[in-house]
Amino acid sequence: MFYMKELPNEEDFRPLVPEYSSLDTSSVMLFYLFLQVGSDMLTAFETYLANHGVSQGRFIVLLLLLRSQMRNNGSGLSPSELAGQAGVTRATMTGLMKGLQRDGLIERFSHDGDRRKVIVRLTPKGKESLHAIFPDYYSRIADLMNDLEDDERERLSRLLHKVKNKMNLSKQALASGARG
Amino acid sequence: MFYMKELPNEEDFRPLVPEYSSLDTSSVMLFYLFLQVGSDMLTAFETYLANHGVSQGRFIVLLLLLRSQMRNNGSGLSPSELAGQAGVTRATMTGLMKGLQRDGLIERFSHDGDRRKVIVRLTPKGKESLHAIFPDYYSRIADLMNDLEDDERERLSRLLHKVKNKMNLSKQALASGARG
DNA sequence: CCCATATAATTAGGCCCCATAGCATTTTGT
DNA sequence: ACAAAATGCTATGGGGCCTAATTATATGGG
Repeated sequence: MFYMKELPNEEDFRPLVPEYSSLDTSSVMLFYLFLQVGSDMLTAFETYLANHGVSQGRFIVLLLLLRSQMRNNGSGLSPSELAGQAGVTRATMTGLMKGLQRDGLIERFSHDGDRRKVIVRLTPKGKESLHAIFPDYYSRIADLMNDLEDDERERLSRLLHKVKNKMNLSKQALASGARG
Repeated sequence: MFYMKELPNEEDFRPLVPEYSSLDTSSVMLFYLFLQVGSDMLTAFETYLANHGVSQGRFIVLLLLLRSQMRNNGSGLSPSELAGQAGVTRATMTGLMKGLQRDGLIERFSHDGDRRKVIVRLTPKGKESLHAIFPDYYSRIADLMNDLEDDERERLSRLLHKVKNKMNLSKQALASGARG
């Protein structure tokens, strides 16, 4: 998690500006501000979820399962699909599921047609967990965004999409670079 | 790290809306979009830093030390201060410093007046590490924000501050709640 | 001066998330 | 039939983070 309680200010960058031609102070300050707000949000909700007995990672798995269930009537998802949708490796997903199954929130069934495959589904307890979390969870999110008028939300959303697109374009460039 | 490759769309929320009075679809979608962009950014830069041999956590420690050094002429910081500024416990900071010292990026000296205290400083190698990272690092950030005009940056910054303030206000409310 | 208390740093032990590599099983495509 | 691909899993290890306990030192009141 990114954290730096006191973000650098313009003065902190001033001595660096002559040294680094690539340094655009306003970009960096915006970047840091963004990361800080995002981290704070993430941390706050992580803590909140932890109080309900689930981690962010597990919560996302539960959300994905619920969504799949609502979209196509409880057919369930395979670990492989879950890993893909959650952006983690299959091995990581195995670990997440292990915990979720131990806690009785998901079940694993073997696929009829393909014996390599496993089908993962929410248990009633898993569903209840989510429904226990949701009311308060949604209310906190609504509260957080409450200060933003409709047009501000619109604008923020557009700006976020702009950054997102930019990042998708230069994703490989971003992550690579530097001698490994 | 938050991750959900395909964010929920309006339709995914539709069946939930009648069930949860607190659910404000536009808030939640904005919230998720924000977290996704933030996570992607964080992950990309984490990968980038990893290619340079430092983790996010360590990088922040190095930044804090550099800043302190530039602000008041190399007096250094104590582990306690570092932990406070980085938002982690002292124990966690000890672990981070252990790695940094092993790699020769920082040094620990004992405080003259108070023998409980330790003073942490960047080594020349630590400083070099940062200076090796900076040019490319700043250039990537500048590139990322390049699509945003000056007025867009202004607006984004204002919106981010708005969310940040809101969060600071309701921080305790946010993180708490739920039977622990 | 002495002791209780506070503070600083560390260690020990543990949890979660995550990755890579390797493996067994099963399917698929030629 | 057989090589290649896919699936899920285990083993191993790293990073980050925490709490609790330990050690050393400082401080302030009695």
